[in-house]
Amino acid sequence: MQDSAGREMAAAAGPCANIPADHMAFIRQVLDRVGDKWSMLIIAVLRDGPLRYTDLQRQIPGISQRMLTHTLRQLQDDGLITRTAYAEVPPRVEYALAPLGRGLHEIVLQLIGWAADHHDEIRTHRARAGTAPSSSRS
Amino acid sequence: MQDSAGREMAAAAGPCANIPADHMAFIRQVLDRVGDKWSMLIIAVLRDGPLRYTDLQRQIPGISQRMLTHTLRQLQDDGLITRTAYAEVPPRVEYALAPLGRGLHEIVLQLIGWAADHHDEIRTHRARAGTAPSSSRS
DNA sequence: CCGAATCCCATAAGATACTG
DNA sequence: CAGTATCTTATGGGATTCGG
Repeated sequence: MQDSAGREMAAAAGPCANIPADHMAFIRQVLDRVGDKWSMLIIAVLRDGPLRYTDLQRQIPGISQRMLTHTLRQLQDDGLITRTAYAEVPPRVEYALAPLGRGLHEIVLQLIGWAADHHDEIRTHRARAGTAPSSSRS
Repeated sequence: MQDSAGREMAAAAGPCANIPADHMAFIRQVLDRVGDKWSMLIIAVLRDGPLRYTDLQRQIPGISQRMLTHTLRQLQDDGLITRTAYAEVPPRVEYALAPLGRGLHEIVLQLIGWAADHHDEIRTHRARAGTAPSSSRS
C-alpha cells in the first residue's frame, strides 16, 4: 500500500473497498428512499402497531398532509408498510409495518438511539462552529 | 440492538409510547441532518480513511460540487468529520471521519447492509405497485 | 490545476383550503 | 376522517467563475 502514489492508492485500490461501484447505485436508491426526512420517523412511530392517518399526523409533529401522504405512498410502494382501508361510514385507514419494514425498523431504532446519545455533542460542535471564526472559515 | 435504543424500546403503553415528545425534537434534528440525501453516503465512503475533495466527488457519482461542499460543511460543523487544508501549491484538502462520525458510521454500514440484502425485494414491490392498478390507488 | 462560491433554474417540500 | 389541489417557499443541481 505504500508505493510512490500511496495516497492515491488508498482511494483507488482498496478503494471503495466495501462499497463496490455497482452497489453504489442501489445504496443511493435505498438511501434516497428511506433516508429522507420523514420515512424513518414514520417507520419508528409504527413500531407499536397499526396507526391511522390522523394518529401518524399527531405523532409526527411538523409533517404536512402532503408529505405524510406522499411518504406513506412511497413506503407502501416499496413494501415497507401496508395500507388497509376499511370502507366504513367514518372512513378508517390503517398503516402498519410490513415484514420488510420491520427489518429496517431495527436499524432506525439504532439511529434514534445514536441520536439520543450524541445529540448534545452535535449541538456543542454545531455551536462552536458558529462561534469560532479562528479556523479556516471566512 | 444496544441499550441506547433499548431505553426507548422499554415502554410501549400509550401514544408516542416509546418516543417521548421531547425526544422527538432532536430525533428530527439529527435525522434532518444525517438523513439527507448525501450525508450518509459521504460518511460511508470515508471509512477507508481521509479523502480529498475530488476523491469524494469521484466515489459519490451524481453529487454536485455545491452539495458536496455544502454537506461536508454541515458534517464538519456537527463534528462528524474533520477538514484539513494544506496550503500547498496544488491545493489539497482532506476530509476524515471524526470520532463522533465513526459511531454513526457503524449504523450507516448496517443500513447499507440492509439495503444490500433487500434492495431486490424493494424493487419487486416497487415494480408491482406500478403495474397493479387493481387496488386502492387513485 | 484543485477547491469552492455564485448565479439561475428545476424540482421538492411546506402550508392550507377544499373535497369524497 | 382521509386525502387532494394549489399556491408559495426552500432546497438541490448544472454551469460558470473566482481564489490560492
